[in-house]
Amino acid sequence: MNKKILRRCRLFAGLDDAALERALSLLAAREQSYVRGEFLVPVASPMPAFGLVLEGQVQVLRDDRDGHHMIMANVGAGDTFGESLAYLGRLSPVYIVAVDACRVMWLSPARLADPASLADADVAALSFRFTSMLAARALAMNDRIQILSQLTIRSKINALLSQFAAQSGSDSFALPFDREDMAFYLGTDRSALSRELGRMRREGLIDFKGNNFTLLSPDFRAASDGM
Amino acid sequence: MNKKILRRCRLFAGLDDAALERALSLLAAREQSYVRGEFLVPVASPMPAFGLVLEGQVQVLRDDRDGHHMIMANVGAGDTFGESLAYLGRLSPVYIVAVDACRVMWLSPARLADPASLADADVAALSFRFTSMLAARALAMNDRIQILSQLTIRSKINALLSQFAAQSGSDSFALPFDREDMAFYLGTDRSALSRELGRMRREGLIDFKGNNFTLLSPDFRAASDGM
DNA sequence: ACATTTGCGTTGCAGTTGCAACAAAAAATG
DNA sequence: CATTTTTTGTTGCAACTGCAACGCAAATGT
Repeated sequence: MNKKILRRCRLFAGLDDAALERALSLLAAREQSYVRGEFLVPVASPMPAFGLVLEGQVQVLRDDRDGHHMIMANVGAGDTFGESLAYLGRLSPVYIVAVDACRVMWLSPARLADPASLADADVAALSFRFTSMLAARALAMNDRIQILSQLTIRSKINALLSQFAAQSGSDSFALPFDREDMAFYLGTDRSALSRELGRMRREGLIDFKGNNFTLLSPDFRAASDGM
Repeated sequence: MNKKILRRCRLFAGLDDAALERALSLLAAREQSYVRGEFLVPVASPMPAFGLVLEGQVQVLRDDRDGHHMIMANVGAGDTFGESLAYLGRLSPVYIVAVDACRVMWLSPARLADPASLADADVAALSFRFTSMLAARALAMNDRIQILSQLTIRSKINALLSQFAAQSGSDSFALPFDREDMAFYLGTDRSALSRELGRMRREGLIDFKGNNFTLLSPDFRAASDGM
């Protein structure tokens, strides 16, 4: 049952059981459980390993100079955190907290970050997967930056929906967010988001029910044809 | 003179001349010049190589469904673009334009993305550098996301200045932006930024002249001590 | 079936901010 | 040094949006 979740992660996707075992051993995998509210990683601590959430959810948080703490990311089952820090051996500028009771697998990139050990074919294959994971994450962060850079809520919504439409190849699709997560992802207020979504629906630009969205506007189509 | 610029990039930093030559050959380096306004990469095209700007500046742009194009990034000398796309072999969702006349070195990650060739020690060493570059970029993007996620301009300014203060180890430092770039980086309007900077100066929170900023507030210190 | 929790939409309000247009200052050019 | 160009600050205005509070409906638990 663990394996199923592990394979949802790009790092392990498509590996057969034997290869998965080898990969886990190369990464010195070990599991650990946490109770709700527990700190997985305190701020300014070394990160010898990165985490893969097997169950539950963790939050990556960061504090400002003025004491406010802000959510950097929500990490759910099958998702990872801290790969870059662990790979570079940096101290963590963030701290990590269990939202629910959760189970995390810790994976050490030490072998991957040692050029000498890449001579081993297994390590090389895993390194390729790891780098691909980083690259994919960079692209995902790029998408998020594009959205967050928009100046108005409406533009943010448009940017988000455009991305999902492009990605799903259809003008109807489901978002993997509830409204609160969606507002957080857009960097805005939940109620303001609801208000703007309602406005856009009244204007006939979009339709939605729960997390199922449909792009309606003929403007949308015209503009994308033009490209 | 090229070498000096190349070594400003994490991928090549600290290499001696011989190693640099080997690295360039492994990456099938080739140079190309562009005139102002020229397209380096059109949208939806394959990216067999990523770019390292040797001279001038390029912009990474992206179009929304509604036809607005937005600046994703400004890339200056010594900086790279498209590594993730090239590594993953994805089609480019963005297009790239020369802001000035510029010279770009194209580098192909094909050897790095092939696990079999990692058996070669030179390739392995370069692969390590490449992955480190990706990881460092991910951290930088994280910083930017933290800033863009702030809900008010003042919080964005605080977040940005805090990061630079922490990074420079001092409360006085120079930003590498002019006001327009700074506003873009913060995802806000230039005039609104000027207004808020002025307000913060009047309140005695910060001081600045040009791009030289100083954090003044005793609040700042008190809050950071608290951590 | 009832009580409780959770998620989502609505609204009043005040402060913020995008926007456009202009003024002032600084830098570049000749 | 004078002139042009670029950068930065200022301001009025309208619209946006964060915020808090509330209502409603669906889901959950007992």
